[in-house]
Amino acid sequence: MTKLIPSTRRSLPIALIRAREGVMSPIREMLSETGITEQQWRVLRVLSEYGRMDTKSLADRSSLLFPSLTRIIATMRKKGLVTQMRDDIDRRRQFIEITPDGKRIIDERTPHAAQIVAGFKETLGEQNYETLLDLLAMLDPGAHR
Amino acid sequence: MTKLIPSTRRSLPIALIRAREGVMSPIREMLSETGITEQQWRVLRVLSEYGRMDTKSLADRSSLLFPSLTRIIATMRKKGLVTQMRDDIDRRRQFIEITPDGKRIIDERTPHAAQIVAGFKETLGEQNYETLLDLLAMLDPGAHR
DNA sequence: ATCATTTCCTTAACATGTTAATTGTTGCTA
DNA sequence: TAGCAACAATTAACATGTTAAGGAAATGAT
Repeated sequence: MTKLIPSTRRSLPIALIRAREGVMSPIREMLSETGITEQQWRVLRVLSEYGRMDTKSLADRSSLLFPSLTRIIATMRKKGLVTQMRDDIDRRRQFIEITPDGKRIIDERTPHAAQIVAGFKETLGEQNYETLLDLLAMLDPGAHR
Repeated sequence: MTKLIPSTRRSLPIALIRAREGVMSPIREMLSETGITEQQWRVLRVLSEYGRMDTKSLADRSSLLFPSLTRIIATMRKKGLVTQMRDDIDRRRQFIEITPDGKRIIDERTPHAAQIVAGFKETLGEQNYETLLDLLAMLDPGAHR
C-alpha cells in the first residue's frame, strides 16, 4: 500500500510553525515595547549569558545564519546594543560583546519573559514541558554538540 | 526567589526553531529540485487536499499571513501553479485553485515527502511522534478550530 | 439613500531566511 | 615564496515574516 503524506491538519512542519507562532506571539508583544526584534533579543540573551564571543559561536547559539547575523549585528551596533572588534591575531575573525544598554534591556525584560515562559509551562504541565523539549531536541541534528 | 529565564540551551522558542530547521532541511532539499519554496509547497498541499477555496481559508490552513499570501499567489500565478478568480457575488473575495501543473508537482513529490516524514516518525518512534504533535497543538491558540 | 463601519485584499516598509557569489586573510605546500 | 585551498565575513538577490496603512466593496444604522 502506498504511504500517503499526512493531511495538512496533522503535518509536523505546520505544527511546528503554529506552535512557534503561539509561543512567540506574547514574546513579540513584550518586545515591541523595547523596539528590538525577536532575533535581536536572542542575540542579546546569548551574549548576556556567555559573554563576549566570536561570530561563529554567536550564530550557532542564537540559531541564526551568517548573512542574517551580519545584518543584525550592523543594526544592533547602530542602536548601541553591541560592540564589534576584530581579532588582532586572526584578522578574519571578530568578537561581539553586549553593551550596558543592551544588558539593560535584558535585565529589564527578563522578569516579564520568565512570566510568559512560566505560563506555557503551566499550560502544558511541567512533565509535558520537559518531554516536549526532549522531543524537539531529537529533531535537531546539532543537538548533541 | 526570583524566577529566572531559562538558559538559551533549554529555551522553548529556540528549540522550536531548531526542530523546525531539522525537519525542513531535507524537505527544502527535496523542493529545490522543483523550483518552489516551502511556503509554495504548503499552498499547493492545501489546495490539493481541499480543492478550490477562498483566500482567507487558504491563509488559515497554510499558516500564512495575508501579505505573504498575496505575494506568494502572485508568484505562483506567474508560474502557472494556481489560478485566481473573483467571487461574482462578493467582489471583495476571490478563490484560488490549483492548476494541473501545480497538481503534478504535488503528485510527483508526495512519495519522497512521505518518505522524509516516515524517517522522522522512525527517529522519534510512532508513540513519541503522536505525543509531539499533541503537545505542539497545545501551544497553538487556534488549534481547537 | 447616506455615511460610518466592517471586511477582504493589497501595498509599503523594514527585518529576516536562504542560497550563491565575492572579498579579505590565513595556512599549506610544491 | 608563489600559488592555491580553506576559512571568516560580507554582499547580492530573491522570498517571506511582520506591522501599519491604504483601497475597494459590502453592511448596518439612521
